[in-house]
Amino acid sequence: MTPTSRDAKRARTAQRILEAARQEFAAHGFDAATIRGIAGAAGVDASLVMQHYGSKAALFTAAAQLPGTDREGAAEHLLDVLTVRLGDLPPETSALLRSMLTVPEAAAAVRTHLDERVDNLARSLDGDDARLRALLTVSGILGLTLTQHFLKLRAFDDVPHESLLRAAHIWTAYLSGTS
Amino acid sequence: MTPTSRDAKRARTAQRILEAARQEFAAHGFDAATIRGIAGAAGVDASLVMQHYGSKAALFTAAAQLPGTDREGAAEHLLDVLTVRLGDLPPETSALLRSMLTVPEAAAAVRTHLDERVDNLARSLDGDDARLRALLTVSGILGLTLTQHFLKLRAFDDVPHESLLRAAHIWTAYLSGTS
DNA sequence: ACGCTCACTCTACGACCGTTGAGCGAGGGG
DNA sequence: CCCCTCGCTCAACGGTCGTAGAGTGAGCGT
Repeated sequence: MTPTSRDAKRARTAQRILEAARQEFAAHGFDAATIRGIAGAAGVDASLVMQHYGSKAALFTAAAQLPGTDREGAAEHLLDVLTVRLGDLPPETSALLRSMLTVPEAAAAVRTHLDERVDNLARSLDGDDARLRALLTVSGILGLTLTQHFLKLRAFDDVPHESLLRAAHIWTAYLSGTS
Repeated sequence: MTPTSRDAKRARTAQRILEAARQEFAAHGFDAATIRGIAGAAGVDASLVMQHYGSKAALFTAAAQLPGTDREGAAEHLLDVLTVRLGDLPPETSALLRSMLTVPEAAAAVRTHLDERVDNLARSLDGDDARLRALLTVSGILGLTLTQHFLKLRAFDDVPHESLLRAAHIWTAYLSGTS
């Protein structure tokens, strides 16, 4: 092995475990995913996972996270999010979203994230119903994400991505206009 | 006891179990809900639940279901759904929705239901992008349902129900107009 | 070259799960 | 009035989970 120290090897193992955890949590959710399964996918023993991360909950916290909310450029950022989401979801996002209906801490994390998103978006809009339109937009994006990546509605097979993007533009136009 | 036969008593117990199952499945999801917990809430022993419904999966199938899709009146029906959803969700709906991200059969049931809804709505609309608008609408309603009843976004405290209803009207206007 | 550190594995514990079969006791049919 | 049906409970099994602690072997410092 290259002259890397033992610490580096341990750190690389920790990274492999974390990656396996993301995949398992993303695929099965927090409850259904098992420490043994994660350890097996990472090619190590189950108790090593505990020595690295302390508990299953702590491992989940380290593995599942939402993409950081950019501070500004709300309206255009929505387009980016929607555009990006047309591809695959990163496993750490998938892991958190998949558990948000069954694990209270995951629900709290998503709730906090979306609350912040609504606030940021509403702040960059005009009109007294800005908050309402921001709420409609954020929950709409969540709905699209879930119906596409988790429920896999048939309609996504028929509708080309280009049409979805065009719809997103129309949406932002509705967003910017006063009610 | 009134001169009801033993069969009637058994049927009433089955109903109590089913109701308790709906509550538990709605509150915790399929995996986290336990037969013992359901039996306890119904005031009976756990094995009686098995004698009545055969298995946990069968009990879930009997307890969790989506409201039937009305055959016609798609656009106005959406308004009704949204209006109704401003109140509480029935436990059988909550049970299915809460497990749709972690239990494959629940996901399949919701997927089939929403596919059908998209088809019905698209059929009652004009324009070649009718299917796209139907998809946007159905996933938007799902997003609103989840953000309100499961994630409980803060924005729902600030936005009065009346404003949400008005937004729903605007939405249907967008729905009916060609892109 | 030796010994010690430490990343990693092995084994096991206690809890809880879904599920099963035997037993019990009330209450209606003959 | 007796007996038998049957709704219900009790006790237990096999399995899987998260987690803990002892043991082991390879590799670095001296």
